[in-house]
Amino acid sequence: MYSPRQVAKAIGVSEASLKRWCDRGLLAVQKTAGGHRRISRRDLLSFLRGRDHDLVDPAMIGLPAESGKKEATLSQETLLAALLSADEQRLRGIFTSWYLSSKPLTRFFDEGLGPAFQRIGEMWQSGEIEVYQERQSAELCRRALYELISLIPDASDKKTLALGAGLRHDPYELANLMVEAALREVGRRSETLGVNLPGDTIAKAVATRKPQLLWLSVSSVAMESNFVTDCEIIWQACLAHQTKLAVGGRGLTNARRAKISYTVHCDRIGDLIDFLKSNG
Amino acid sequence: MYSPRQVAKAIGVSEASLKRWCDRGLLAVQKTAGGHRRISRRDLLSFLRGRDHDLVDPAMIGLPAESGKKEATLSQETLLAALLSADEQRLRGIFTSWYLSSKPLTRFFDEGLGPAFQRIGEMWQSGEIEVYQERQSAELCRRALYELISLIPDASDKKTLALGAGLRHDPYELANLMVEAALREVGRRSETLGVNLPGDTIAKAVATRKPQLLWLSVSSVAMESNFVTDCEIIWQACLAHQTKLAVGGRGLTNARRAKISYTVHCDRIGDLIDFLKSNG
DNA sequence: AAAAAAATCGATCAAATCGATCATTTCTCA
DNA sequence: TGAGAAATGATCGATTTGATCGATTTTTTT
Repeated sequence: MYSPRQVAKAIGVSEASLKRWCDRGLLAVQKTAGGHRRISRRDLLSFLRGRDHDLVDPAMIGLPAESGKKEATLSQETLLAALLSADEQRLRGIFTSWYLSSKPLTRFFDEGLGPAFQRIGEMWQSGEIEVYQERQSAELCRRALYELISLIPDASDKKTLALGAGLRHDPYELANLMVEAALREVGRRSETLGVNLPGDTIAKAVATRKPQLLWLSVSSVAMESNFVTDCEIIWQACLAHQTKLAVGGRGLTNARRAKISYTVHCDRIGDLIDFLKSNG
Repeated sequence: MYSPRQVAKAIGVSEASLKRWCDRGLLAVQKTAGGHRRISRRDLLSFLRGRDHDLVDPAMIGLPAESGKKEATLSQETLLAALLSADEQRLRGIFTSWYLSSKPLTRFFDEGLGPAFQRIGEMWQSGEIEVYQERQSAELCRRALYELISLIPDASDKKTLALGAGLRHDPYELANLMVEAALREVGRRSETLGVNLPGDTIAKAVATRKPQLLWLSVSSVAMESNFVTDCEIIWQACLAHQTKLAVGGRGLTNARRAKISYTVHCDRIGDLIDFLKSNG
C-alpha cells in the first residue's frame, strides 16, 4: 500500500491534487482507522492505465512499499532478476521508487545494490552466468545510477567538493557512482574522476582541484607494490592540501589497509556519509 | 514534465498557440486528472527537432543555456574546452543543441566527438594533459551520451536487435555508446553489452540474443594472437545465427583487418549506418 | 509502554491552467 | 496586388493546481 505522498511523488503531482483526485473518486483509496488514505498497487495501476499517465515510471511496482525487514531481501531478489535479465526499465523503476520512498540511498546501496553485485560476481566466477551478463548488468546499473544522480537536486553546498577515483587495473566504476549519488543526497558537490587511474595523476587532481574529500574505491589490486606506492603518493597530496582521504571497497583487505595511510576507512557507503556528518 | 506556459516561454510563442499545437497532435501531451496539459522533455525535444523553432529561453525548461539549435556547430575547440574543463553543463548543452538541430548524429560523432577524443588521447600521451583529465572527459561524455540516448524516441523497429561490444583489454566505451545512439536515431533497437569482454562470451551473447547485427569496437589490442582467436570465435557464432558482424575503430589497422573475418568494416559510424540502410 | 519524530489530515488561498471567443497578423493563390 | 484562409496572440470567467497551516494519526525510538 502506498501513501498519498509516495504516489504524488511518483507521478509528479502535488500531494494536494492527489488527495483531491481520491476524494473525487478518480483514484480508489482505502482508509486507515484514523482516516489516512492508503492506495493499493492495483488501484494505482488502474488509475494510471485509465488516465494514460505513464508519467514518471510505471515500474514503480517493482518495489514493495511496505516497511520492515522483508524489504531488503525482497528487493535483492527483484534487483538480481532485473539485472540478470537486462531489464533496463524495471531496474530504473526499482531505483527511482527507492529514491521516491525517501529512504536513504546508502541503505539501498549497502544492503541492496552492493550485495547484488557481489552475488553477480560470485555467479560469474563460478560460471553460473556468462561474463557478458555481468558486464551488461554493470552497464545497465551505470545508466540507472546516472539517472538517479540526475534526479537528486543540485548540491546545496557549492563550496566543498568531493572527488572519487579508482586506481590502476581496477575497473569497478559502480562504487564511485554510488558514492557520488550518496554524497549528492546529503547536499555535497561531488565528481567522479574515473577508474583505472595511476596514483600520481590522482595526486595531481587533488593538487589542482583541492577537494575537501577524496574517495578511493578499491575493488581489486593487480600489483601489491604498485598499490602501496600509489596510495602513498595520494596520501602525501592529501596531506599537503588538507584533503581527507577515505578508502574502502571489497578489495581493501586488512593486510592491505595496514600498509597504507588514510583519514578514514569505510566498509560501507553509509559509513562514509556518517563520517562526513560528524567531521564537517 | 513541463506546463504549457513553461514550454511557450522556452520557445518564444504564445501559450494559446502552444495549446492549439497540442490539441492538433503536433506535440504529444499527457493530461492530469484535472485536465491540465503536461509535456515531457522527450516529447518536447522531439517536437522541436522536427520544426524550426529555436529555444529562446532554454533555462525555462532546465536546459543549459547553450542548448539553442542555432548554436549547433561542430566547433572542436568548444568541445575540447568543455571536455577538458570538466564542464558538464556546457557539454550537455552542446549535445542537446546538436540533437535539436536535426543534423544527423553520425556527423557529430564522426567529425566532432570522435576527433576530439583522438586529440585528447594525443594530448594525454604527449603529457599535455593529465591522465585524470582524459578519464574525467570520458566519464562526462558517457553521461552526456546516456542523456542523448534517452532523448531519442524508442526504436520503431522492435524486432531487429543490434548488440555492441568491446574485446578484452579494450576499455574504450564511448564508441559503443555512439553507435548505440546512432542506431537508435535511425529507429533500430540497440544494446551495449560492455567492454573488456572475452571473445567466447560475446559469441554466447550472439547465440542467446540472436541479434541481427553485432558491432565490435576495436580501439586497442593487447595481445595480437588473442585478438585473432577471439574474432574467429565471434565470427563463427555470427555465421551460425545469420548475424552480421561489423567491425571498426582506431585500433583496427589494415594488418589486423587482414587476419580476421567480418561482414563489413566501418571506418566511421556513418559508414555503419549507411551499410545498414542499404543492407536491410 | 511511553515519548519523540514523522507523516497525513482537512481547509484555505494565491497562482496557474482550462476552454472559448475575438481581433490581428501571416500565408496562399488567383 | 488583394481577397480569403489559416494561424497567432490576447483576454475572459470557471476550474485546477500547489503551497501552507495547526490538529491529528502513524511510525520509530527509547
